[in-house]
Amino acid sequence: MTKRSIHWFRKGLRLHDNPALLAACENAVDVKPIFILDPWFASSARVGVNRWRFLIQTLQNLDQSLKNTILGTFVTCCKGYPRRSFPELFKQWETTHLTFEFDIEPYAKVRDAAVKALAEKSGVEVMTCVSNTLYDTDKVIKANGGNPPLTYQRLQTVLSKMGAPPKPVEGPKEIKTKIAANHDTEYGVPTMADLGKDDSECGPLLFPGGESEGLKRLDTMMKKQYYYYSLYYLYNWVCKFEKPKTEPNTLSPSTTVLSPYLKFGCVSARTFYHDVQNVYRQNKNHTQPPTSLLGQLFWREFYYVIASVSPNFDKMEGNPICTQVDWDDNKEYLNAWREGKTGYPFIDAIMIQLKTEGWIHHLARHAVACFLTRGDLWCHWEEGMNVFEEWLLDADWCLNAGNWMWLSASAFFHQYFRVYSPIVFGKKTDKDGNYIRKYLPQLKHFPTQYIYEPWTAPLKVQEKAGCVTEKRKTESSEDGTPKKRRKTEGKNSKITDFVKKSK
DNA sequence: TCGAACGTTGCTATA
DNA sequence: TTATAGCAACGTTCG
Repeated sequence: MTKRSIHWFRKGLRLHDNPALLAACENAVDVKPIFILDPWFASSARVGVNRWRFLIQTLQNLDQSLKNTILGTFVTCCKGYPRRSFPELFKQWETTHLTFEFDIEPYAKVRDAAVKALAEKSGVEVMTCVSNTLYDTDKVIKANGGNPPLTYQRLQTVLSKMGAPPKPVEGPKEIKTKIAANHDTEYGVPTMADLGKDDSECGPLLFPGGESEGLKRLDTMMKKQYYYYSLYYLYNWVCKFEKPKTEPNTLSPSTTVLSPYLKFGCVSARTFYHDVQNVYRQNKNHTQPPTSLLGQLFWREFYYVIASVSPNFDKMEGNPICTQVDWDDNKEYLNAWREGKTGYPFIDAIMIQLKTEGWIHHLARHAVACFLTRGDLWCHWEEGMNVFEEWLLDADWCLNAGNWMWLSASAFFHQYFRVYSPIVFGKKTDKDGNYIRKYLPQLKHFPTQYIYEPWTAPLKVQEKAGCVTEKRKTESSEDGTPKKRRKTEGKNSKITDFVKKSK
């Protein structure tokens, strides 16, 4: 039998560690690597211009890697709903095999099941591989007795029983394909303009998309060294990494910024994992999960495993792991937060960085998420999640929802009285407010003494600094105590109520 | 079955 | 300077 394959790229936009792509290539006379611009994503307002740019660059890079280096083929980009596109493609290309990476997202599950059924109807053999996560999430759940581990420690226990995640596989050596004459015009990688997006709305290009950029960044981070306490001892930065000790408000990132590359699968989590292990082997002493760099990959795994089986994971209602809270519906507060106009310079600077650059430090995410929800504004975490989904380069469905539940103390984290102060928290790592001065240039000349609380400066000082503050858009408790108390009952009492009623 | 322990990264007051 | 209690809308795990 003559094997003619389609490898369907969705996430996993890479050649390295892509087992489904390898499977497509094996003994095939023709392989079509395709990416489908799904209108479900394209029509969604929740992809900001910066992430569109990242995706386009990633596709261009993939196209180039396939075209110019070893493989002599193209990424074919199609527009349309996958379930409508595939039957025609199967016929046109006389396809016998379809391969793609396994995905746990609800939309993907439905989409993939539909495509699988279509393929089988057309006599096309389907093969999927797990390569987005370190482990097969179903196997993790099985190893935990059929339920997802709801605490990090529990996950660690389960993973330690499972051993190391699989080693990454090599990229394909050769892809055979026949290129259609109309390839570039009909099936080439689209530009921003093709998608109706305005390049000029993008922020500065700090993190270009693509596998090449991702692997380069990974390599740089793995080799990063620094002098620790002394000019004589060089340490591997990776071995000393402790997340809580990295700073949210430095002028250049204090962490790896590999997250956008993991989100799109430009860099394989398994490649990342085994690279870190290689660095660890060179140094006896290194930090440990959950705060270590490897620990961060386990956090990703944590949310993927739980999200893979939790109903309504990205919503409060109908979500059995989420505490039901009577959040306010305050559009004014939400808008002020979104647009960086709360009146708290630390909060506003973070939101401006997010909007313009598409990446903010993990602890900066904590500060603004806590502020929007349980800390101060009492807005719904889903609203914050939606804003992050639009603006973050690394917006990853389950990580985003999971972290918003965490920060709003709706799931996983419950010590509601641990509230980040919009004034004090930033001061600890940026006493002079240089981060604020960068993202809020209107405060550039404000005296350091008042920069975290400009409304406390005497009017004369404000005038001299060239910025007179308005009344704050939002009010805050400011002292690290939650502003409000929950009106509704916790998850368990809710369930008890339900049981009582049904009896 | 139930209670104790404790949970990736808060803040303030007090000793 | 550093350690600790207290906050008092908590929930999961484990013995």
